[in-house]
Amino acid sequence: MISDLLSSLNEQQRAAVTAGDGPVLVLAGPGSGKTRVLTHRVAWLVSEQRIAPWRIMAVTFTNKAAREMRARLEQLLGQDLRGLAIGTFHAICVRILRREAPAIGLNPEFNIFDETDQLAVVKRALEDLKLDEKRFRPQALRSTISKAKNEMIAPQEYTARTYWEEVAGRVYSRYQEILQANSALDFDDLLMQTVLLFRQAPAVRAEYQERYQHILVDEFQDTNSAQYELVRILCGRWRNLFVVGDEDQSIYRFRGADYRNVLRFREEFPNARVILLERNYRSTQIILDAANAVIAHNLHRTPKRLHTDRGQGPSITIYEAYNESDEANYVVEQIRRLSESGAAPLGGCAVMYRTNAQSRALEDAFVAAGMPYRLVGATRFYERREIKDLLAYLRVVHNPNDDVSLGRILNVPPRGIGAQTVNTLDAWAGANAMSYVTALRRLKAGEDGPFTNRARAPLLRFLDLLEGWIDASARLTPAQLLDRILDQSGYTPFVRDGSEEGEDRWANIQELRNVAAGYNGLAGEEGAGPRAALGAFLQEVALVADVDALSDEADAPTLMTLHTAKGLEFPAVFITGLEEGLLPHARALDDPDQMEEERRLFYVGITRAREYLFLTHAFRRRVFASDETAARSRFLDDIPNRLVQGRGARERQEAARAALRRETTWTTGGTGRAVAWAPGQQAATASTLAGNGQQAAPRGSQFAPGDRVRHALFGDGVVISTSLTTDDEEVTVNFAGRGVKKLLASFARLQKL
DNA sequence: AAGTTTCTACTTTTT
DNA sequence: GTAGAAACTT
Repeated sequence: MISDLLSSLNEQQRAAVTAGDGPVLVLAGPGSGKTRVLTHRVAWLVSEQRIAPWRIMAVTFTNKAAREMRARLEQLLGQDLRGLAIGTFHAICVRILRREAPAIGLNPEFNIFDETDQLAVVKRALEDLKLDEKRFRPQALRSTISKAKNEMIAPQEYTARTYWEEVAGRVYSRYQEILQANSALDFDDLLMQTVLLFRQAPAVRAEYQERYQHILVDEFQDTNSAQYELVRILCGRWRNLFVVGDEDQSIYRFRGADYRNVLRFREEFPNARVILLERNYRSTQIILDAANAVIAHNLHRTPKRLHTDRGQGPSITIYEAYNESDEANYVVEQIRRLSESGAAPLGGCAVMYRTNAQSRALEDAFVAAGMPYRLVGATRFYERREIKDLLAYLRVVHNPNDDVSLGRILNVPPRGIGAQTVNTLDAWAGANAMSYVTALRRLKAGEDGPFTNRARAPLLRFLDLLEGWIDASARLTPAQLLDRILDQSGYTPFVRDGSEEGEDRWANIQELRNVAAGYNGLAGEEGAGPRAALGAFLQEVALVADVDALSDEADAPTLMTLHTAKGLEFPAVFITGLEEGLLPHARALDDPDQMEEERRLFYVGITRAREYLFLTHAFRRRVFASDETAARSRFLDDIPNRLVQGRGARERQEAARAALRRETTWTTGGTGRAVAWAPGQQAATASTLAGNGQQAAPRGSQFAPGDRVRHALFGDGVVISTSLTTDDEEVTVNFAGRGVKKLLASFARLQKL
């Protein structure tokens, strides 16, 4: 059966899948089937090499990818893959740390702190050290600390070269102490502490090294130092490290990723087998040519040439909008045309942008047009206030030492524990080196503490509630526990205040409850019982990515950032906001390295497209309150004219002339508002504004009423009527059994019979 | 202590 | 133009 599977692979893919023992580096261009290679490699190891699933570790970039790989493997092998370690670096590390926590003096029921929690800890550290938040911005400190951890630099190893860094070092130390006192780890700790565990506990290290006979890592170009170190240690016994990556798709430098880990791998494993996958199965030649032309500008890369035998395909469309709402309307309009012409289903269209803030104008346009859409990211579900509040309740129950979570909910909903009381509690707990909950318990045991009589009662009432929940957590499932908390804390009436927004928040809470209901602690290999279920639920929730929740079912266009688009593919892709300052982002303009990363980001976006690629930019754009004009992105100039609709010299001349003729009466297509447009301004791009977005020069009619035509999706039909628009031909066709459809000649690719 | 109004920083990207 | 913090009132 496995030979059948191998027969579906090309030569390079098969070489990678069946590579023998030892280190292997697969350099895989976009769309070259690297996920397939990874999956088949595991399948091959299990079925042909007789490697037990539990001796294999596969690291993916998202939880979704992990789920899909496991499902695919079970399908391929038809066998139980229990024990096979598949997951993100973070998820795998959590599992290891929960099990081995005692070896490094860690509470196994540690909580995981997200960015908001980290910020709260930084602020407390600043307060403890009597430092000014204005001079030492918590956000900047947080990112400095994170960067240090990604590079495996402990607080005591942190060396400062400036005064600011000297302060940052002290904040880092205090920050780490606070985490420890809270029995909490932040995202970066998950990686760093696992490496430290392996460094400090040789017996534990040896056990894991012995167990994992094969280690596979996807998206290797986006690993950071800590992750690199982790796999380097883990493969120490067997040296069977199989990594797949593409330096051109490295887009996570800001979180410590370094594509040079690919080079480092080649140096440290000089005997590694290197396999190149250059054949692309996804995109048309035109799209690949554009991608190649864009990425060729980057200096720090190994040149490679993607190729396909999928044919030329339709030209790329570049559209200059007047402003962001015109851009959004254009996108919606084009998606409608694509779907009505049968060129791409709604669900096959994706709209991508550099920053989440750009989604708003797009959403407005989709709503106004009555077109459904799926939004990935933006205000993330788990960052909503009501969700964070309730998770804080659960986290305190899971780990009562978590002062950050406790502080969050102490007076939410308001229960008479005001700022003054919280300050007093904090000072008292701090002075005695105890957690808040310990302080409250001492209060209950009869100690007076520094509190006024009036403050004591609400504190004790709160502690009673909390103790009740901790007690209940031994018996109730996470969902039942959540219900009890909602009921007893008064949170339900607190959110459901009668406002529409309140009902939205309540709906979010119901959604959270649904997720919690998936964790009942019954079977599960990871240890049964309600407490374990609570831990599993909180861990899952802490590590989810937005794409993880992206379902493939709904037939609606997807809106997302270029970053979240990595690893996905769509028949039709729109990349919006191609403007200097946005893509490339303003923060990259004066840094060549960051500029290269922006270019890679654009490259990733382009290569998501299978067939249709639309690149848009706006002449004006609202950035926070003010309206600013934006120059078209330099990246657009990298795309050869021959790949772009209507960007040949002749067409440009003609279109410019057409635009000039139209100048006096011209209004924007999208906004409906009349727009003053200086003659001659942006003459070269004015062509894109003429007509409703298509920019090819007018041609003659290709079809006439009565023509019999064939369409890939709708079958055979007869042309009823045809009309020329400024840039295209709209053909109305009656299809046998499918009814009358309006199609655009340029998209529908009708075949005359 | 809680509710209301005013101010301010905010936009890179995310496990 | 908005969300969260700070300032101010009840």
